[in-house]
Amino acid sequence: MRDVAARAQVSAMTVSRVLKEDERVSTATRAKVLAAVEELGYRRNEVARNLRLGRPSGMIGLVVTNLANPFYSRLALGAEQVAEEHGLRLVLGNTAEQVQRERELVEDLVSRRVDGMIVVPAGASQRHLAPDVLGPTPVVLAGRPPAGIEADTVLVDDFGGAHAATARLIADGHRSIGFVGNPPALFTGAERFRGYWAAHEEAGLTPREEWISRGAYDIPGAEAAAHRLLDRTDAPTALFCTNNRITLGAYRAVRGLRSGTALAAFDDFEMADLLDVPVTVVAYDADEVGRRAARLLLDRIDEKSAAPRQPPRRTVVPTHIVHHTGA
Amino acid sequence: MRDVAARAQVSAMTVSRVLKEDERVSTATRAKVLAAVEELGYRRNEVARNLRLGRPSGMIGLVVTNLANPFYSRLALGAEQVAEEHGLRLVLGNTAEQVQRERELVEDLVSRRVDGMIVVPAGASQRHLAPDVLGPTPVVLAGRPPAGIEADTVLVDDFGGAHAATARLIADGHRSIGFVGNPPALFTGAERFRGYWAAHEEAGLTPREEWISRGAYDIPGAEAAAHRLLDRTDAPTALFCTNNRITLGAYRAVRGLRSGTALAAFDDFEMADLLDVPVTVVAYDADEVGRRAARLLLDRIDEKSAAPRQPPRRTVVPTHIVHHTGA
DNA sequence: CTGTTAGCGCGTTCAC
DNA sequence: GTGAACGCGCTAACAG
Repeated sequence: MRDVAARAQVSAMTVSRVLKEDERVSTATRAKVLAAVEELGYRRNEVARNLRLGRPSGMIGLVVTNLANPFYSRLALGAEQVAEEHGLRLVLGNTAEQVQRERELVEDLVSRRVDGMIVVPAGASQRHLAPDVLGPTPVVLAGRPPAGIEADTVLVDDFGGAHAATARLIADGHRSIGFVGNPPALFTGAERFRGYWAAHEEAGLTPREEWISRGAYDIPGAEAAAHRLLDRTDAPTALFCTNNRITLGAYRAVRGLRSGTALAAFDDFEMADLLDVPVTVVAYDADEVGRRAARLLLDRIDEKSAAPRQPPRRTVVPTHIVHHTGA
Repeated sequence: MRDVAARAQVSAMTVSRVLKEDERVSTATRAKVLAAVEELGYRRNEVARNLRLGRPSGMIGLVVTNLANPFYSRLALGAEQVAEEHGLRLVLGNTAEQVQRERELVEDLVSRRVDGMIVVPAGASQRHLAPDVLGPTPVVLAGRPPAGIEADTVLVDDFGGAHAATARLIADGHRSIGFVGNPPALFTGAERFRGYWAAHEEAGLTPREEWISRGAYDIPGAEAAAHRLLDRTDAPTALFCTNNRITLGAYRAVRGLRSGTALAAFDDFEMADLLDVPVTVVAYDADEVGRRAARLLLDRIDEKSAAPRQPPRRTVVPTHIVHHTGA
């Protein structure tokens, strides 16, 4: 900036004014300054600017558990979109489901003075995200609810979606519906199990324990789990799968049998309509999760300092059922 | 920091030293300072720190065209991984293939003093990324080669992959192989077409113009394009598809016909082995593209100022063929 | 071992 | 309209 000032034969202050589009600069001076800026390829240092203005960095942090999962990359896309509209940049961190990584990332983001952050929490507790330990940086949780703290949250309607999909299977005449899910420790898994169960109860049914498998966390695991359910003499006639990975595994098992076992599945996927068994998927807008999280965060950022801290807000992104009859 | 200093009854400098883990501080003072830090929940401001140290922000920019595409989210994941290992954070921007957005993002990232950036270029020229306009911020291109500038680049072996997949079809006895691709303006599309063509030439074949479609850019478009090829009386017995979206569309067309038309396709996808036609996919490690890009960038960052600017480097991520016989 | 001075790049405040 | 002084939060260089 000094160089520009020297070249334009003005003070640094005048350069600052021109770049800030301050009116009180003569047209002639402005032209001189802009010429110098051009010639030197000068760019104002936004970091120093924010420091001087006492502002945070103009960035929002996004901490996800697994960017390779389309759900989270869509979430990131949605958040980026809203952030962009407000002139904010997104700083990305991937925790690989490790709480320790999450802790470090969050610390680092605060030290970098992000305006706020969106976190998909990896662990059982989010105490380290509490205002009294984190300071004034606003936090919004996405995908999983807060535990041990209060915080704005965006969730997917896990219960409702699982309920509707299961109900659909029941309506289609299925009376023995297996459950292939990830470990119940995961919130989404637990909620989706609740939905599966509730749909049964409402129909006066009780799922048999032998039809329930809750240990799989990848495709081969899910395939094996589905096989164990389907190999029984009283095998279920349909399977409810709690996420896209589980579904792919279960489909492999179902397909091998050619038994026509129906599937219901959380998470839509592109080839769902091309499978050779009936598939009912629970679809939802993952981008919207990111957009809503970003909006909640922006609200908090604007609200800052004002008012006696609003109570935490929670929003649930709806799901809808898509039914494919199977080819 | 002043508050901490006051509370610990030392100077700010001492606090700075303790936090920097400078040895020359008495154990007693250190303890006092750390206690004060703890009590106040103080966190050093990394932004001010970097400013004072004359360093960039400790972040690297990543500008992609479409984060919803798994290729780019995997790329981001790979880059994040390497950045993380070096204590750098990733700042993300999505251009939605708009050059204007890319320009703005790049400008902004430079103003934020990123250490460097990885860009998946959206437009036909990357003049705006040239060192003389961007300044000293290092740039690495990913997925598409530089045009109008010199720059380090990471590419996928588009030509080789397309060549190998097509050759495989030919080896399997196919003599009429259709081409369903995106517009040739895209580098990847052009390269993959070259591979398709070269494999034919080497086998003494020449693809018929009527078997070549190069306009599709989404799934329905690809399905329609494939239908047009397959509805001919001299329909090809196999189709080469230039990317995952195209493949999904083409499969829909192929499947409807039950003609047993074989597919070869760039980009692997999870259900490739479950389709009811033979599918040959060109698979590659998208994470690796991001990792290599990050490494190239880190090299440039380290090299900075030293030496008389090394020549641009280029690396090509290999592909491999996976063949599925069709169920 | 610890404190003081000075300044990273910028903008507010108050002069001229 | 324009400039000088001062400070955002931090630390290198030099004192002591």
